[in-house]
Amino acid sequence: MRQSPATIRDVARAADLSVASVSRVLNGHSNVQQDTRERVLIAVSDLGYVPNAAARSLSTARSDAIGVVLPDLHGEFFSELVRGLDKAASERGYMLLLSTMHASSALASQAIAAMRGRVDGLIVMAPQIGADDMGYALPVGVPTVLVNSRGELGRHIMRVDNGAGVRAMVRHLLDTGRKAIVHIAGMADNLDGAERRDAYLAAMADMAPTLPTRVLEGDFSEVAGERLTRQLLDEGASFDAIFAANDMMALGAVMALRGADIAVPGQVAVAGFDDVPLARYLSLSTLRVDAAGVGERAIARLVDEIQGTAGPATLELQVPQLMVRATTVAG
Amino acid sequence: MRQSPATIRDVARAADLSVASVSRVLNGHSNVQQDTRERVLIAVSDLGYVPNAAARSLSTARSDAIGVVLPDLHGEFFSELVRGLDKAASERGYMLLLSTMHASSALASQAIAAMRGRVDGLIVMAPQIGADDMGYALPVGVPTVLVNSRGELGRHIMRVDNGAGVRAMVRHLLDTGRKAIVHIAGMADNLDGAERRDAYLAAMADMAPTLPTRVLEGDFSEVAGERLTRQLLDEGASFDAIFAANDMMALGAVMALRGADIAVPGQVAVAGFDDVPLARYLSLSTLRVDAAGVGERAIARLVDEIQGTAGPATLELQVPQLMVRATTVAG
DNA sequence: CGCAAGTCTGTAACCGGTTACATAAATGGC
DNA sequence: GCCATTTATGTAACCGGTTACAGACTTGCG
Repeated sequence: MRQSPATIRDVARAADLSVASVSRVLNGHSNVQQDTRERVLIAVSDLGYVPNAAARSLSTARSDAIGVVLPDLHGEFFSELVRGLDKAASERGYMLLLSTMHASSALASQAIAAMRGRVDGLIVMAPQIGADDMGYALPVGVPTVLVNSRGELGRHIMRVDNGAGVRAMVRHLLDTGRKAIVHIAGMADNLDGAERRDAYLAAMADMAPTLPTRVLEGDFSEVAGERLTRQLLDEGASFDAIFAANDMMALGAVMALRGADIAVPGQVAVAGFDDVPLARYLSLSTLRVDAAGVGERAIARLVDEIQGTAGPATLELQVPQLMVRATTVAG
Repeated sequence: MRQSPATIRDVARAADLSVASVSRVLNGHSNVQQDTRERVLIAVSDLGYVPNAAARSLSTARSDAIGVVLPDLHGEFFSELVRGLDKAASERGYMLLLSTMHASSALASQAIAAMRGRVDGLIVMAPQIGADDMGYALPVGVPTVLVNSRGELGRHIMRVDNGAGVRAMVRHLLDTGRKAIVHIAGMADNLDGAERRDAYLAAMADMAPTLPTRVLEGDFSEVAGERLTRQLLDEGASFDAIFAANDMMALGAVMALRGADIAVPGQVAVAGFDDVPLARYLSLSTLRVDAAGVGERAIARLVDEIQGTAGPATLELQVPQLMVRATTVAG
């Protein structure tokens, strides 16, 4: 019973015209007579005809779709990013083809290969992949914008300016009198995790060379923040500030401190990174990264590349904004 | 310089074989000799060949992609849903083609039409569209699962059991001694908004026919919750509980009450709906809707339909779970 | 050894669009 | 009224895969 849908030839037959005329009408070409146009439109609506996108993109070598490769959809950062991508893409008439890439670079190139012929360009966010593997995974000749990723020359890269963000927060903590700042880092092989950790060490060496530093390796999860903080307390470490590499770990730290009846920010200040929506509700001091804005700008740049109107590829840094809230300074 | 990528014919030429053999090797058919297989694989890797998905789906009439039409990506409910969809889809070898549909049903059918030929099936979530418009917008012969939407016979529908959820919360509020429960509703034309409002009125009439009822129309946004609550306070209304149609409005209500120095839950209890991650952190009593789980189940059902192994279409209700937290009962 | 069955490979049609080119008709300038 | 130009339409090739069918070559069995 499931009859196959009408094709352009069915429409041509119904309108007693050639497929070329039908195609011209449907694509809004000017060289068609009014009468022809009407007959086509009537036939289209009678048959409920909808052009087949696969056939169209095969012959035009365009798909009006943009591939998005993300490490995982977990967390608010990603959903904000996708929201920005979607907004900018639909404004420009593109759809989004989503693919999550679980960890390994082999799976990454597989995910990217599966998009060949389906998309006009790629947005790739893969902070855990090294520059070499990335170069290997990315297809040649397909416009690509990398987000928060390591990458090779010749591809546009958009990144959060982790160094600037970390420096701003370290300065803020020092300015408010903190003397022993502990950093809870993300995974070491994650680009943002590594950059934030290195920036913390560099900022401390630069601004307060006499103060102690300490880095604990977490994994960006709330439970890691909580566990590592409890570990610090258990070993009786002396510290008056925790600067976590993202908000979720910072929230975990807050929970652990509250559980141990340690005043925040009275005894220990806590800061995060990202400014996820939760951070505002829980008054967490952090660095605001406009994920939706990054997504929108990534699409804008990618569409420019697809249309060949883009300038030279660059490394585009977005400086996060320091958000001082109640976990670092008393209200 | 951007040379066009290799085609199957290039591979055939390089391996000195026919395109049919190359295709057979690539699709893992058994009737190919070992030697042939190796020559193909060598040529593929030499040329960096990747099959063109558009061509493949044109000739096979399959795309291995699932279209997802959502009203908007705002809010945690959607990001959770998309996460569930993505997980289940990638487990089954499908990609997700995302499209947001801003409000009108005309745009909805446009978004759906744009997917014709690109996807093997559709997940449509459009709580603001009436059953008639929905029937008109959906393509015939394309497997479809509707999520939280009005819909016609013959299509599988997955919905949150708003009635059960609302009844559970109303009972909880009454059990804890509340006598004047105000409902802040969502948009009236939104399916969930309407169902929750009606269920509130029905539950009150049923369980506490002598108590007063009141409905204020909001729009699911935090600011609406805040504004309407302030309005209640300004007019000196007497109430001891606010039951909002979603968590964000409930949070807005909490903010407004705090701002007016009214104790929660001491003087006024507040409850939401959805159990977004924020709700847990802010100890909001609410009804848990497992959005990721809904997404996963929707994909599972859709893939069954695509493969023709699905049972008859039904209306599948998911009963939300009552989460009692600190905004309705004192700790 | 001859024939049937089975295995492997190649040719070419097909999926459903777009579009270069050819053709036919209409228009305009002289 | 004739030829050049413009405009509208049709024919058929093409995009890059898959696959039905045919043909060539083995293999097995009587």
